[in-house]
Amino acid sequence: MARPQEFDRDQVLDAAIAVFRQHGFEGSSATALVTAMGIGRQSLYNSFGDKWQLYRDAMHRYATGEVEAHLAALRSGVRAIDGIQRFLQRVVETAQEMCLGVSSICEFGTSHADLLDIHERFGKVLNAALCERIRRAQADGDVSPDMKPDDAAAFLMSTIAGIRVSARAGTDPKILAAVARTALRGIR
Amino acid sequence: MARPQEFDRDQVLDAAIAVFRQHGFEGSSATALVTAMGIGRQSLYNSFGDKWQLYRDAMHRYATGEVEAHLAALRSGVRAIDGIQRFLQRVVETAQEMCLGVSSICEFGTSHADLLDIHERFGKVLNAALCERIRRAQADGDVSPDMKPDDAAAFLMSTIAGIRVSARAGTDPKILAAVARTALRGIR
DNA sequence: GGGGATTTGGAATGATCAGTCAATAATGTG
DNA sequence: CACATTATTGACTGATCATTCCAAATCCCC
Repeated sequence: MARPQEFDRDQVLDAAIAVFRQHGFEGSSATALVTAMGIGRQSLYNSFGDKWQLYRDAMHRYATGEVEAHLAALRSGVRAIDGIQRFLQRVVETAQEMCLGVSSICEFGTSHADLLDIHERFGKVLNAALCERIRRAQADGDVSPDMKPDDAAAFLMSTIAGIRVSARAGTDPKILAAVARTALRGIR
Repeated sequence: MARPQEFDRDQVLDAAIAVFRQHGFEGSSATALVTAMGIGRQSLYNSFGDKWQLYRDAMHRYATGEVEAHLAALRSGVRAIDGIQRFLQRVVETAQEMCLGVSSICEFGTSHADLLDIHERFGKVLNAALCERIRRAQADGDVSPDMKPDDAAAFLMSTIAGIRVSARAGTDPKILAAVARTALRGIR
């Protein structure tokens, strides 16, 4: 039949993700992307369409992995509140590299339907998991019963965005850990 | 002597700020800027040097006004905790437009010394004011005494960044208000 | 009111941008 | 082994980028 692709799609996508995380969409040139990805220019366009579609694909892959890691952290620990604490802790630990989701939202807001769709789809999954954990923690007596799960979930989402922006601004990880602890107090 | 400048520097700078807030540095073309600013192309380069210096100047002006507004909110109200609450409330109310500081940090992190300098200078002022208010609120019995003022200040800074990113992501202002309330609980 | 200084707008400039083309290389099947 | 099919490579394209040049317009001071 035909010549097979020499590179692993997910692998080069990870390289693209790394570039986009650091420089954003506008700040990442096609040349910088192909260099980091280790493929030819044409291979990029053959395999991904154009720069925007590559960005969408990168975002989708990133979101998949990120949400999965969030969920794993949330489900760890014996009590629901432990999972929530580990969820925040993991964000602190990984905050040195910029989050592609936060970067994308800051760069484009809600102005691109296809991007918005990805954010909303994954956001809903994470939000649902957070609500479930919060209700469970309330049942355990670890989260204040007069806290609305949706509000608490929104607060936690906002908190992780805040931690990531703070990290990007150069805030000491020890301070970030304190921020996470303080946030947890807010829902207790 | 010479022909006077036909435009008000601060006024065109405000127009530039509006463009940068919405599209970031890379996303704002010189053409888009001069159009929004209502001046000629050459006038931009005469008055501001180049696009990057314009960005720096815009950031500086924005930070000046923003910090001033933060401080005014913090100092309002009879009790210190009221000022902190109004500070958060103001952020919620103004979060529909993207914050230039958050945008800049997400786009460039700490990679540009001149930008970092602006962020740090204004950040220190705001941080100092927050610490002072927190100590005052602790003296009033409105903030937990076992809360370290520096940690609480970092938490509040992180919180406003989170609220702004959430707003940019399309979160309902009512939810943002709930986020602010929950955050306040974290330091009580 | 004239002259030196400076702003201004429009037309260039070179660089870089995203994206394409055409030729070459590599594969599986007949 | 040859053909059909696809991947790869590097040169190429038109558009847009930030920035500059230049000539005209405008003003203040003498």
